[in-house]
Amino acid sequence: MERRVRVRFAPSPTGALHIGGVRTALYNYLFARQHGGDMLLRIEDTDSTRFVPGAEEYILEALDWLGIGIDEGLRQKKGTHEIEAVGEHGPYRQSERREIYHQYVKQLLDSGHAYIAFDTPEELEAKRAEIPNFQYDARTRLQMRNSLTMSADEVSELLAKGEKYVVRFKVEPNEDVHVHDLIRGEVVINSNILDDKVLYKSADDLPTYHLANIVDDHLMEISHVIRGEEWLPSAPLHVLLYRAFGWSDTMPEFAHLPLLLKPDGNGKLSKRDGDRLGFPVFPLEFHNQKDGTVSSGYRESGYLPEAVINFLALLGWHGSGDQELYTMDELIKEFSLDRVSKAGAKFDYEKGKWFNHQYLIQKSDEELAELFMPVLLDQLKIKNEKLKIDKAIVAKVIGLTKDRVNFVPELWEQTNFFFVAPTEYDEKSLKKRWKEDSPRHMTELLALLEAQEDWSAEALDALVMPWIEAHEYGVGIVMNAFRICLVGAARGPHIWAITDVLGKEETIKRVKDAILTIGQLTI
RNA sequence: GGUGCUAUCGUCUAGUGGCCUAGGACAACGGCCUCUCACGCCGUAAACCCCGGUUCGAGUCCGGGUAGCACUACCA
Repeated sequence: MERRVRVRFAPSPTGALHIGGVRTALYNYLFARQHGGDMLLRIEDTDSTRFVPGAEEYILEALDWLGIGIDEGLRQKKGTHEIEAVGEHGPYRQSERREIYHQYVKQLLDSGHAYIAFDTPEELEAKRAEIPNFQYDARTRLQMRNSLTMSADEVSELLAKGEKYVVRFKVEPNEDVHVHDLIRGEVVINSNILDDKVLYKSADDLPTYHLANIVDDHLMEISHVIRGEEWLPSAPLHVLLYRAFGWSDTMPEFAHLPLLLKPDGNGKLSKRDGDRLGFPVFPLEFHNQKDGTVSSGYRESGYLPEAVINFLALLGWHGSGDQELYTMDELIKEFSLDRVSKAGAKFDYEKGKWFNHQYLIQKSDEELAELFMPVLLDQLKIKNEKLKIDKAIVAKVIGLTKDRVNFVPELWEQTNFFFVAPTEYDEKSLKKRWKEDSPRHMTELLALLEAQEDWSAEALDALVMPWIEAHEYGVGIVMNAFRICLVGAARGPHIWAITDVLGKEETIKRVKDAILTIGQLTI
């Protein structure tokens, strides 16, 4: 049976979108694009108590930043931060689909696949305290307060009184349920270990995940469910639900993705790991209005979206060759669920840096200048420097230094001396590179430079090198001292590239300042 | 505890019974380049969880251990 590929990403608006969720979204997107299908976005907000304001907007903006396009459902209107809903299967927020779920709850109730239960959360808690490993299932449901153990009149009476209730799925005992998983193959679970899951709660008139998910996937004609491995244990329940509804023939294919693990130690990658290890676990910075916390994001840390995509794609998936650098288009072409690993992947932040470096050096100096400008202005303001910034100069110094950084903001550390003259000199550099003769060398060099007309790199090289050789001062000794004068430390690009940007006047000024300042230091 | 999933260098992984003396990348280390710091280039070290079985032959198939992870809510 050939059917149109339709996949969905269905996050809960309970906070910032976790990087693992981003990867799930990415794999769904790649799969959809490769098959010329549709990528839907649905918001699963059936737990009203966990809703966090702004989370939905955050999720959509993150996907937009990363270039994970949405064909149907909720998405950011192009070029704006407004949310728009597109498609014929809406609404795409589960909280707006109450009436739809009602009829399906009723269908299950009428067909005997579900029943009404009046046990309060407190009663259940007491039961669990009393009986270890208590499970609401075929063995125990006849001892509970539900429509299976009460008369129809009793039930109606309670309902009429407005008693709070839930609807539970009636799992038939002792049946081997088979789940076909595109990544793991056949998984078999006995229905005895499944409990009678709550499908609907009258308290907030909303279904739980399981019911809403199956109904929506069916109604939205989802062909493939690609989600995290944490869902594998409940997949049999979902298979049973499709069957109970009579939808087995159009049940989607399942693919359960391996989890993203902590870089150190064991366990799932969590928000706390980011704080602890000092790297973001969220695509964008997030200000949680509910608990007041702020989480750092890849975007704000200077990551390029292409790098995040590439990095994430390779965490749990690998192409058929040795290629590691993939554009989105190449990923779409190459991606395949049967090349997804089965085992969880430890999050390797170091490799993420390398990916960013690769994409950063691919960018033109002008593009990088555009990205660096805000950082630069911010830094210069902090330094209280009034300078007019020439973008061409910025691009030029970036061209000189981009090889040595992983992130755009790091460009500041590499280029600051182009914009601000050193006021202090790195101690280590002085100790190693500033010799007894250096003040004399610099004074002589100063005279040479002041008399020089042609300030090109070639001319300066032709001027200075023979002079050093003639006096046998040693190239390294002179040049490093010169470098300290200009940079304030023993680092930076080629010296004539620096003098070129600085210009004659500034170069001479810096050498003079250095001779004066360092001369007063006790080395 | 129960159920399920998983298991190759420190990390991400290639490997679908002989092309494996186990390949690539990140990180580490060493060298080259060089006026410095980087980049780059070259190189070094580094792994098949254990025990059985099947087979002429096993990292690859099977069984059992072990370990890790996930799930076990009126959360998703």
